[in-house]
Amino acid sequence: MSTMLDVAKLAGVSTATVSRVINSPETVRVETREKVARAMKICRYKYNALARGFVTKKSNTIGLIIPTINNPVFAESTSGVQDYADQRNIQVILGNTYYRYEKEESLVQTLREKQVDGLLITSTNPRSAVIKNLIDEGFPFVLLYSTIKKGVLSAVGIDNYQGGYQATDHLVKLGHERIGMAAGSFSISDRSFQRWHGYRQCLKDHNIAYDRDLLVQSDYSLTGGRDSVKKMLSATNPPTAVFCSNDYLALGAMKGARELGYNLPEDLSIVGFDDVQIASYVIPELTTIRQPAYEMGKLGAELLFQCIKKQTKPVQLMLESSLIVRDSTTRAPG
Amino acid sequence: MSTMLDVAKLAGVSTATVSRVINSPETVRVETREKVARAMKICRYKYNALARGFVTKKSNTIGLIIPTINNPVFAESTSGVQDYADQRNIQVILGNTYYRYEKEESLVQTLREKQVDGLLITSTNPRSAVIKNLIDEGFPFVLLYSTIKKGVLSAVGIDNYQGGYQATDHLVKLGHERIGMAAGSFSISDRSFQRWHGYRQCLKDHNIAYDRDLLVQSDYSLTGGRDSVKKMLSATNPPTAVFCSNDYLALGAMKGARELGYNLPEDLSIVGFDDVQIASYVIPELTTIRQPAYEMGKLGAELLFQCIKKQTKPVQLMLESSLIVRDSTTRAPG
DNA sequence: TTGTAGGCGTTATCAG
DNA sequence: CTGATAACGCCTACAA
Repeated sequence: MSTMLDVAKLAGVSTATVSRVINSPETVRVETREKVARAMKICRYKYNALARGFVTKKSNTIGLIIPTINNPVFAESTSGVQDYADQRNIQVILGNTYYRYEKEESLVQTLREKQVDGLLITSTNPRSAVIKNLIDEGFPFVLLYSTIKKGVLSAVGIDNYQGGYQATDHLVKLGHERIGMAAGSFSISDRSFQRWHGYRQCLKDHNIAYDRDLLVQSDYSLTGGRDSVKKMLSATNPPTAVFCSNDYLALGAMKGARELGYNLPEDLSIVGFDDVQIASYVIPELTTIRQPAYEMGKLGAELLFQCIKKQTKPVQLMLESSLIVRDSTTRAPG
Repeated sequence: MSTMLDVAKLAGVSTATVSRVINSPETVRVETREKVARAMKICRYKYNALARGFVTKKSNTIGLIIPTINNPVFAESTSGVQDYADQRNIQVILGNTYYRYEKEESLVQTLREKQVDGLLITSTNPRSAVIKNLIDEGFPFVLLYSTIKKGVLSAVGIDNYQGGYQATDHLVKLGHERIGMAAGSFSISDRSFQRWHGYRQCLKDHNIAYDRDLLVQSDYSLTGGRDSVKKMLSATNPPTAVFCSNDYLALGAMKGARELGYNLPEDLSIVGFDDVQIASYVIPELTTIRQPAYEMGKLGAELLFQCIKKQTKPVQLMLESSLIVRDSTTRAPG
């Protein structure tokens, strides 16, 4: 593998000049520029971005930490950050935590050792030690799908409480009074916890007694949704509607209900959260709370670059979420 | 940010020793080891993996190039890759080509400049210049979702021709004679092309005339599938069944058919390709050709590491694909 | 078991 | 506009 030195020798110039034709061609005479270009061709010269990063202390790489790329909503935000990074010629290293805190911890460390310029994190817990530590050390990062509304860190998210409230309110207005919630475990997702708060408050505001048996927590998976709903439905006095804390769970819930012989939506109304692409491709089309995942990724990335350049104070961006009414919810039976 | 030198000074040892406690602790006396550990704590020392990569010429990073992370099948193989890489303490940089060749080209270049140790590529065209070039220069890489069966490169894939044949055969056996194909554009996917070959051969083997109007190519998207099927269905003499070259298209096709008032599966049988997770969560559950995406990613990564260590000759691994019959296909009407 | 010293490929500073 | 040259942080013979 040839280096700048090889090119320089061959072109009869110094390495400094070669470096210049690469980084600021306009500062070198056209003639020499071409001479160097020719030499590079001959040497089959390949630029070494690692060496560059080593001296400039900028790797032009950012780390993206998410729970799992298999949830389409994270795939969407991921492409948002990739697209933004791409247009700035930045690469992104992707890491899955699978909702495990230790993994989040180790990923942060590894990525920092790799000298990423910044971190985009969808954290299981925004108040954890990893995050605190990042703040203390002034390392550039921004939280995605954040539940944080103020403080000394940058984040972008939506109002999860409100989303939960909206979803539940929709169900209440349809006449439902037994409303279950299939939630992602609160221990692995603060978002889920916030949504539950909204759900609960809405129930309260409508004088509907809260029944703790109607809350089932599970891991955030299709099977988790299926099992949760089955559990609820097999209890005495089952719900007529269920709010799922994401679409992924909701899709699973649909399957679970059907396996128990329920007709959808007549026998059970279901509302999800996220509005992933396929939500409107299933039958019945899923009523859900839309959150702008792609934009969140894009915006988060943009914010991160501002952090890296230290040209911004900490801000918490709250994006709009909205209820999308489709066919999976209907009036309460009877 | 403190360096090894700071630590060394503080501990009263040389940088070599510090380096040793990091990379081969067993070669240094317990006492000094602890002394160094303490010093690292005090300095809040952070290891610089970039500098290390610079000297060892190993970045412990690989590049993963896929069409788009938004297709769940690629998300699955991606997590296969990540999981394997993770257990070897390797990071993966992810890049989307969006099925564009130029993007594939530029990604390969950028990632090589970043000194990735190897590349995992889901190529739009395995016979293109980028790939040839990689071979010529002996750069370690392996193709994922490969259609290549022999040659001087490593790859893992399935027999797409056979998959296409199987899918079509299933439809024929159900009595269908007007069988359409909603394909991903051949220009962006050799896989789609192979599947079409299988489809066509199967038709031929059963003496069913090939009707070119029944082939509709589109980009690989939900809307692509929807539009394709609508186009077919609105023609004179529409098909009674359609083979979609992936599940993503199939999901879109379901929606398209319904929008035209078709009942599924009575009025139209649909078979997909991939068997993504949600395929069995939609109604009717999707009949499809299963390909082991997660395993493919994992295996591809494993193969890549062997390539990197140069402890393997080029091999093309062909994984099993199989027809999964579910509810989206039924006997031809009439 | 530990230290010395050279080198990895590039950029940046300062002259010229 | 171009050239010398000193970093950058770490690894690795080689020596002690």
